[in-house]
Amino acid sequence: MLQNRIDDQPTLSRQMIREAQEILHRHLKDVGLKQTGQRDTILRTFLETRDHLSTDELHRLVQKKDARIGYTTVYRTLKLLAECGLASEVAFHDGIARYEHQYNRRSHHHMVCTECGSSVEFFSPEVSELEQEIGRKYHYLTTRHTFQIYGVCEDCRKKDHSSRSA
Amino acid sequence: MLQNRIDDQPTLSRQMIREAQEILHRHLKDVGLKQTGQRDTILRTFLETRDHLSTDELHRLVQKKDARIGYTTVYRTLKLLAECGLASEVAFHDGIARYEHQYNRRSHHHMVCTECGSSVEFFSPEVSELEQEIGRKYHYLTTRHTFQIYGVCEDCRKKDHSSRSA
DNA sequence: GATCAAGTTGAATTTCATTTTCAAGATGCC
DNA sequence: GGCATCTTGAAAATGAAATTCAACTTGATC
Repeated sequence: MLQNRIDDQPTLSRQMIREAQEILHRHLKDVGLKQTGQRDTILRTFLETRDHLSTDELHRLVQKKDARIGYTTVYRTLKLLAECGLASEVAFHDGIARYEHQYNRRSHHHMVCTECGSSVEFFSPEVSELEQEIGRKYHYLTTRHTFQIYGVCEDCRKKDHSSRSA
Repeated sequence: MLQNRIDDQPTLSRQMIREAQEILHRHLKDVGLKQTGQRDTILRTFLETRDHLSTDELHRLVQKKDARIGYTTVYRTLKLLAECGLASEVAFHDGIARYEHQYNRRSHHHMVCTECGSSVEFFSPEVSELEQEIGRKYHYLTTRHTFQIYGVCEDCRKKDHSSRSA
């Protein structure tokens, strides 16, 4: 299940990883929590991947680095990362919560293939303008929006045709 | 939890209810299922409300008309209504699936208050155009999209201020 | 660098909406 | 009316998310 990401940076530099870690450590201090090796490992693993990860998928990746880190810790750390703005939840309407990097990324949206689950990201500043406009009109103080497009990707359409003729 | 709907029709006429019922009956016949009193009662109850209903909420309303109709039947009938285009699922990302009328309604979107859960509908044809445009660009055959705005409504902002000063 | 209150961890459990099961009861084609 | 097929709804199963709790770290303080 490919989930293409359009990156501003092709790879995350050491510098960015260090900065992200500092953001997490600062957040932990601010809310009176403690730094731990597990949390750092989970953050680093999260930053190293380019996909939209479910808790389960990230847990599997984390286990390759340290098999003693449990699902629960990954689950809780993802919540922490979302709290301090390093990650954000994306819902692709398949009943599974996914997270993606948020640090230093441009605002973007997703188009998801309903056959294979792959997704592409796209940029569309008009949508943020709409958020502002609609919020003003109905006197809402808007905080965020979701915009997702669903359809069938080129690959799946080709597959469908060939299986239909078989 | 108010969920305002912007209607093309202020109330659903008898005529519309009959038409909706015919659509359901036709669909049942098409897929080899049977007409039942329960299904008709559930459809009518659904059409009579103007909100975005969860299965549980609709079940409660249905029970007022016929206490013997169970949750499972409401659940299954909502799926049927969605199948034949009379209802569609809307996800407000609070973990509960909701349904709204689809028959004879203009395409619209929702803005949801994250404090009280109320919602307003708005129209924004630009969004459908974006769906087409992005689909072309990345070679997806698009089928649908979701667009939701989250924020805090005027009422809740007032409440927050007054409770803060208390 | 020892102490210890406070936070962390992860296996197991709980929760909760959703979905499925199954036996008893309708439905509708003949 | 007969009978295969579908429907019904209580109960059970499912599965992702959230919580519990006892053993284990962490880090502020001395």
